[in-house]
Amino acid sequence: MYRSHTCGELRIADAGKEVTLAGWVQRVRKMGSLNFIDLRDRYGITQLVANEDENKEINAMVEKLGREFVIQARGVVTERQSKNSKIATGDIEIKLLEVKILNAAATPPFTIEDNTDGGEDIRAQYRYLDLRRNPLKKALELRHKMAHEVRNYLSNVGFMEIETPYLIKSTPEGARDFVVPSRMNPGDFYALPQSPQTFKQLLMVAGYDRYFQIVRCFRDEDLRADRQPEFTQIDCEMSFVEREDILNTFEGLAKSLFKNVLGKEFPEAFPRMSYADAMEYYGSDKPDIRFNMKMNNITAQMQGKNFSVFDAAEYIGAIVVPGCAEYTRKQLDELTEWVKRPQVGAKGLVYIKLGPDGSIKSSIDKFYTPQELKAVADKIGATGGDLIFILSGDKKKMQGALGTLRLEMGNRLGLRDNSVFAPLWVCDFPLLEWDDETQRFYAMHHPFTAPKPEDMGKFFSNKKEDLEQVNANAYDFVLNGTEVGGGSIRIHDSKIQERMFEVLGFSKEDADYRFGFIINAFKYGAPPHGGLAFGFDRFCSLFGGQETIRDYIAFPKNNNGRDVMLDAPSGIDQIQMDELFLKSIAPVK
RNA sequence: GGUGCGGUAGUUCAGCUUGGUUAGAAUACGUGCCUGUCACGCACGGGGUCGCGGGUUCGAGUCCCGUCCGCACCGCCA
Repeated sequence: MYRSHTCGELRIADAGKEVTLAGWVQRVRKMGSLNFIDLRDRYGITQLVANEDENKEINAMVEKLGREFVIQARGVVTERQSKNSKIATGDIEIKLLEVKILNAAATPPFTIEDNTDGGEDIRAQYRYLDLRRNPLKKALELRHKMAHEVRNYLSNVGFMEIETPYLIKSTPEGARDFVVPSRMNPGDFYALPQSPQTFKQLLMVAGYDRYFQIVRCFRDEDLRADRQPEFTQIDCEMSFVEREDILNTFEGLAKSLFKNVLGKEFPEAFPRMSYADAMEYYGSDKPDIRFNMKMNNITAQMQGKNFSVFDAAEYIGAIVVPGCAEYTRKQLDELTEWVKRPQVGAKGLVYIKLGPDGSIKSSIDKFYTPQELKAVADKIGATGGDLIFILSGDKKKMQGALGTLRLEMGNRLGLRDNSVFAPLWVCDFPLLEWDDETQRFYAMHHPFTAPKPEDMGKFFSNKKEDLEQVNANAYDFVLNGTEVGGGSIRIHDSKIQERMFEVLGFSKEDADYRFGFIINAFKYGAPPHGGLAFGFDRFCSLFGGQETIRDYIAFPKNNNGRDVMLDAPSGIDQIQMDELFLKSIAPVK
C-alpha cells in the first residue's frame, strides 16, 4: 500500500492517526533542525514536519529532497501550532516518522505553482508539468463535470450515445479535411470528420431517434485562441421533432449545465433573436447581450445636410456610449485610430458629446446644427453625459465595424463580466450565401439544412434574388458573444436534398459521388429530423471564464497546429512512405 | 496568404530610442546559518550561442536585410 490517505483529506478530527501519504514535493522549507515539506497530489497539499528533537535521523532524509520528487511519507496527524487558513488541510500537519523517495526529479524548467513563472511556450513543451498546476487541474475538472452532466441529462431524456467512425470519406465543401492515406487501398485517402453530420442523419434513418455523442472533430484550418484543429462537440440529433422541440430540449441541457456545474439558475426561457435583427442591432451573428448599447440606423436622419461623407454612405450607424461625454481629445483620437485598423476597417469615427448641462459638441458641428444633433440624440435615446459614436460607409462592413466598436466599448467600460452569463438563440439564418468569386451559392450552415417551410416556393425558384431570401430552419446557441452551438432542421425528402445540391451547383454525378449514400438512404424512409451540436471546448472555457480553449484541453496544439511536446506533425520514415505512396503513385517499371 | 507584438541566465524580464569598459534584476538552482514556516529569512556562489544567417561599422544585444519560432488578430473556419 503506497498511501492510506490523499493529500487533500486529513482534518483536525484525524489527529493522532498514523498515516501514509504519497505525492510530489511542492516545496521544502528548511529552518535548521525544524523542516517543513508541502506534499502535493491531485487532491490538495498537506504539510509534513520534520523535527530533529523528536526524530534524530529525519533531517538527513529531508536534506535529499528536491522540488517535484515523488515521495512516500509516514507520520502522525497532529494539530498545527500555527494554522494556515489558505489550504483545506491547514489545521493539521504530519509529524514525520519516515520518508521514502519513490522517484527523484530533475529541477522543473518553471515553477509548478498557481502563478507560474513559465511562459506559454515552455509550459506547452512540458505540458505534463503544467497540468500539475491548479488552474489547469481545475479546468480539466470542470470539463469532466460538464461531460458527466451532459451524459447524465441526455441519457435521462432518452438519448443514446453512439460512436461514429473517424476514418471517413472526404467531402471538400466547407472546411479543409485532414486526410489519411490508406495502405491497403493505394492512392486512396480517408478523411477525418469535420463533424459526424451525415452519420447522425443516417442513424435517424435507422430509427435511433435520440442520438448524442461527445465526439472529436477535425478541421484543417488556421487556428485561434478558441479554435483547435481537433476539437470536441456535443453532437445531437432527434427524429419526429420541430424546431421548438429541439430548442426546448437543448435549452434544458444548457440550463442543467448552468445549474449543476455553476450553480446558476435560469428560470426564464432564453431570449431569441433573428439573424436579421442580430446584424441590425449588434453587427454580429453572435451578439453579446450582457450589455445593451444597441446599434441604431440613422442613415435617413443624417443625410441631405451637405455632408458629403454621409451623403455618399450606404449606411450610417450609431451607438450610445453611456456616461462617456467627458472623453478627451486624446481618447477620441486613439479610438479613431483604433477603428481605422484593418481588423475593424472604418474610415473614420464621428462623435457627438452630450454634456450633462445640455451642451452638444461634435466632430461634425460644421454640417449640423445643435438642434439637428439633439434630434438624432433623442431618437436613439442618448441623454446628457452620453457619447455617441457614428460610423458610415458600406452597410455590411460598417455594421460589422460598429459591432466590433460596440464590443470594444463594452470591454473598456467593464460591461463584459465573465461571471455573468447571457445565453441567446439566434434563428432564421439565410440558407444560402452567394460567392462572387466562384459565382455560386454556398450553404451558410451545411447542405443538409432545410429551408423554412414558408420559403419553399422561393427555394425552387431559379431567380438569384429569390434564393437569396430563403431562410434556413437553423439556429445558433450564443453565449456571451461566442457561438457555442448550432443546428437545424434537416432535409429528409430526397427531392429537396437533390434540389439543394442543384442550387449549390453540383452536377447529379458530383452529388452522387460525394453524397450518394445519404441521398440513397433518404429514399428508404427518412423521418423528419433535426439536431444541434455544441462546441464543447468553448462551452467549458466560457464556464471557466477563460478566453482560450487550450486550458480545457489536456494536450492542445499551438497556433500553428503543432504539438510542441511531441514535435508533431513530423516526417515519416521511408518505409512507411513507400508503403503508403511511392509503390502506387510512382511509376512502376 | 496578411498585420501587429515578442524572442537576452533554468524561468520571467530590463538594457535597444542615442552602437563603445566586465550584459543586469527578480526568481529558480547550489553551499552555509536558522525550532513554527507556509511567497520563510539571512549570507555567499555558479549560471549567457543576447533565436539563427547575412550586412553596415574601427566596434553590433543595440542599426539594416533575410529567416525561424511564439502569441493575438484579419482572411479562412459548409
